[in-house]
Amino acid sequence: MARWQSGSRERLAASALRLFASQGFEGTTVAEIAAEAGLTERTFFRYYTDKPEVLFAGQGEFEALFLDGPETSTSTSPMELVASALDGAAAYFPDERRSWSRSRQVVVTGNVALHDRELHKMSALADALTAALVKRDVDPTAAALAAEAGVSVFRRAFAAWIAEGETRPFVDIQRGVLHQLQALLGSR
Amino acid sequence: MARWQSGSRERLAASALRLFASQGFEGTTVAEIAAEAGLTERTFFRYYTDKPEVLFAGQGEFEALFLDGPETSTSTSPMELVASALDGAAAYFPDERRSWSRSRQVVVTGNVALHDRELHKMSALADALTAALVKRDVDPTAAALAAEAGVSVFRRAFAAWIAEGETRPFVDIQRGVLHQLQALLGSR
DNA sequence: CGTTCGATGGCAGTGACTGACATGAACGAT
DNA sequence: ATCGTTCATGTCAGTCACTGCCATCGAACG
Repeated sequence: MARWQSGSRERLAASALRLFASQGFEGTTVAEIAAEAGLTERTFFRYYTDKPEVLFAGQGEFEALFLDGPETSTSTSPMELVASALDGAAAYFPDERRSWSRSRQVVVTGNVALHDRELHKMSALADALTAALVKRDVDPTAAALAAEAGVSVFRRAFAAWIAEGETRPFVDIQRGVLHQLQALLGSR
Repeated sequence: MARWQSGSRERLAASALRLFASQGFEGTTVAEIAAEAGLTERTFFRYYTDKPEVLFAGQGEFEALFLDGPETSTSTSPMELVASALDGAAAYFPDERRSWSRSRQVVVTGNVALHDRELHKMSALADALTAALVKRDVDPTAAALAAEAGVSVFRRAFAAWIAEGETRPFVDIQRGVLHQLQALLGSR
């Protein structure tokens, strides 16, 4: 019964995901999560700003991968910069993570508050990518359009990647979706 | 002191916008809004599902305009269907509405919860547009990409439309942004 | 005039989140 | 070894969004 078991943050996240999966997001109380982790409600809020946030840790690492491409790429074409961001992001989704991503996504899409938080994160990602493109001298409006299209491609690719029966690696799927986008607009 | 003043819903919305503008969203209590409208907190929640929602009435009308185009258009090209949706939506933003839109947007962008609700609405709009495209026999992935790109164009156009000093009508701005998107991908 | 209906009020309760303060394990300094 | 500081955590009281339940009362209708 050590008072200071280490890894409180991780234990909270694990307990939360398990409880959300078994009794739903709304059916789970923050006090319950904390109790499962051997902690207090008050302590939960010291690690996570709010209840949804507990499922969105590790987002920072992903965002870093996403933004690394455009900053190091030598290209100046907006869509090529976006493509480099997408390739970088794909590194965050090796095949070993596919199964875990599937279960997590079930929980997230099963609740409005969590879905909204996801939208928020994707929007922030698009904003960051937009800023990265602007820093590379892309016109602001073009940067925003390209960045949001890029995030759309990522989201579609992710959805396909975790679809039942899908076995192709993330990069391949995502490149296919990107080509579909280019065909959509390049065809005229 | 008639117990049943009519237009309770509208009075609540008006009081809310005014209070949010003057004391901020978080600095305003639902009880306050209700009191300003001569009603009770309990009654507020009979008209609006939650506090943010009070700023998003009339969204249904806009969505209808947005979805009308793709359903009546004779084209089969995804981007042409999207273009018809955008033209339809523009009808919701006559010049008389510009000033009101400006003040409302200040409030919305000034608060995370409201911004998130906006993202939610835009996401729902994209989903509805995607469904409309699919119903017109567009491939699901292409439909999603085109719909989200279309919503991006709308959002950028809206931002430009309410920018300080801007006087061009909504349709014109939006068509310009759409062309920018096409140039972005069509150029290769 | 009485009955019914629908909009509203009153009220108690839950749960997310916050601020203020107390506590006690860990750890270094003496 | 003891003292003192630090810091993760506990405790507690409070605010506010939101809900369920039931009472109320004006209005419409027969």
